[in-house]
Amino acid sequence: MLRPTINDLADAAGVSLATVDRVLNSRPGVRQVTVDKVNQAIEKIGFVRDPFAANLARKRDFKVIAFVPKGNGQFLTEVCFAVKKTAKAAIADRVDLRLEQFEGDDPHALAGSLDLIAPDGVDGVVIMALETPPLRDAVRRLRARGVATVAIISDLPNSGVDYFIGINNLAAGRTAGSLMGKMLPQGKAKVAVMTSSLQAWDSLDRRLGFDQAIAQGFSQIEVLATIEGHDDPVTLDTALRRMLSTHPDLQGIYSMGGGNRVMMGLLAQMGLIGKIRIIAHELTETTRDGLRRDQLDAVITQDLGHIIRSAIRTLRATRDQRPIMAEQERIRIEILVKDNLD
Amino acid sequence: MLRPTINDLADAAGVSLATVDRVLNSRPGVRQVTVDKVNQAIEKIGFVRDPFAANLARKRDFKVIAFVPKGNGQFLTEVCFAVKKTAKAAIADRVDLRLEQFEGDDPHALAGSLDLIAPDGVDGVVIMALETPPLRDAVRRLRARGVATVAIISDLPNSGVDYFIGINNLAAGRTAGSLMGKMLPQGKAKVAVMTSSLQAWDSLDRRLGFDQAIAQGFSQIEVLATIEGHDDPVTLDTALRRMLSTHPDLQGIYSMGGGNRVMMGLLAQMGLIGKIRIIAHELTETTRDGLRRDQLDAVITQDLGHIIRSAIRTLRATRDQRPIMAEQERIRIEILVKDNLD
DNA sequence: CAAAATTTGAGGTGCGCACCTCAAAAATGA
DNA sequence: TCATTTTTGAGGTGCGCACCTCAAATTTTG
Repeated sequence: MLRPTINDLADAAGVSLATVDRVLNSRPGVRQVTVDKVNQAIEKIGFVRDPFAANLARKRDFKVIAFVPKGNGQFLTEVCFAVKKTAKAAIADRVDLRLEQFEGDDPHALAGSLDLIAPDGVDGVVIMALETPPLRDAVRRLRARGVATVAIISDLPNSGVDYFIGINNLAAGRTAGSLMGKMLPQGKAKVAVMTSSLQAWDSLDRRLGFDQAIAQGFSQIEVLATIEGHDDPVTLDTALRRMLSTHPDLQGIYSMGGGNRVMMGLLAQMGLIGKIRIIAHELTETTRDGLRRDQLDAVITQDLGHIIRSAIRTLRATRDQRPIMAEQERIRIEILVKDNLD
Repeated sequence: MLRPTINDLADAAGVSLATVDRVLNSRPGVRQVTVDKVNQAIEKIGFVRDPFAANLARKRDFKVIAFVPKGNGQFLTEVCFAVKKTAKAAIADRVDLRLEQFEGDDPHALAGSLDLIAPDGVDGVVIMALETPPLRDAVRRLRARGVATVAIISDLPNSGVDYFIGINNLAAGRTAGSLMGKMLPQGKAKVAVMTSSLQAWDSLDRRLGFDQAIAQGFSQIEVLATIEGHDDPVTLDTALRRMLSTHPDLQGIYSMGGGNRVMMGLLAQMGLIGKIRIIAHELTETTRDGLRRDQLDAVITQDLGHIIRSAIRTLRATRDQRPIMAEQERIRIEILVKDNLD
């Protein structure tokens, strides 16, 4: 008996097949004593339910909705692309993955959509969003209805999601920090930090981590105040120009969010490429080009395809009450240079 | 009809279920005309066989043997560990993964084992080995017998394996090279390169890539001849000492293979830690510690767990004649520093 | 043209599980 | 204690597919 089946389990537990089924699928009408008996038998004979057969019998596809904010940033575009691409491949695995975009500015938009989800139509949801009170409550209601939830990219720590799939942004900032430190010459140096907005995603964590790493290992480096571009090219351009004229001896830039195109354009125009070390975040068309053309020294990124696939596996495991393979689901903080791009 | 079944396929092709089955499982006794009819119908209705159901019905687990050379190097230990760990988790997916170690020095040992594999007992094999003529021929015979094969870590380009799962070592060397270049001060500098043996795995490619990157972007840096330790602590220690006394102005070391423990010990003893930039390969206990203690600046590595899982998925897809998800199976050249270790 | 060989069809079984129904048994309450 | 409720068992069906048997239809051969 290499792989015990539910029949073996029924025998071992001394109950009928129907009861085993009731316990395994947490159907009502079983005494606690009996539940325990079955669970003990599960341990004893090492029963693991066959997810293939279960899925086949369930005959319904595993349905997942991925919520991603609307927006025209390159990063969001990449996320949507990854979802769509994964969705296609997932069909073969009996997973029905749908992308749904919401108004990112309106804290109630996503919450409203979540409230509309019926537990008998959807098995799990993937959420990429910043935490707000309405969202937090909506997620809680959703989970109470028995829908599995995972947060991606940015955690929703107080919402009680089942899992968070993404990188630790404090560590990402530290990674950028020590990389920058190692790349700058030993003596005194100034480094600028920029992002679209400190509120955006986890810029705050990244900045914190960056400062930590610099302070711990490279205290001779001075890190300037964060420049916020607020997704407006003109604002960013102006701020960068002012910073560059105030600090003509700038040696490094850490770009935590968007605005890389504008920044790289400006530096190229001022003939500063190659003179300033630049570390950016997220692999997009712009940053990929930047690396290829030696305009960027390194890019810190996370594999979006991996994140989406991992989210789906995690939701499935949650619903099937199976253990998570932590190793496989860990999202790495990737360091990309020109040569390990693809 | 969201997902056509073999019944739908039979209807669409105008043949019986039995014939569809004969074609799908390439059983004999079907005229070419009929085979074509079925294949056309497959295209037409977009039939994809459900691998879950197929596996269930086949009732046999997917059996894979992973061949890894014997040896007491840390890297090999890590590979074996990854195989064993994956094997455990794979049981739930109806995969029976077994590790088999062979005498790495004897070119006929592995070939002999491969020749013993019967196609009706084993579905696929994973091979980590250096290519030799006897091995090449054995792999060809194996494939001719209908067993799917993938090479991992190091390619077997002339053996006709179905796939290679691993990193491009030329690119890995280049990655190390440009990283080293960026970390060294602008002026002239000397860098040493060490490995256990240039024959070993792909040290040659790595060295080539390293030189390429240095020549292209950092021509002021002088790369010294490769030091070979031949897996002997004393040999390595002696060679390193000689090199350090000949080049007291050494600024960097690129360690392509083993011997990191010896090297780091020596540098610590000579008080050179922090004065020489060191880039090593493969995440092991030693290199992990090295990063943590700031004795190593960066480690270039590949995710062994990912490689094994990927190899299995690829073998499965090959046997089931399904497409490979290139994105998911791509093995990244990872750059690890202290802060993105875990 | 008949006999032999080949190709096709019809139908069944079971993989491990989910889900359903109905009756029997056990526990609970009055 | 008997009536009521709760818990359990027995048995069946089907998911999509692999694999098997036997007979019928078709093609090939002499």
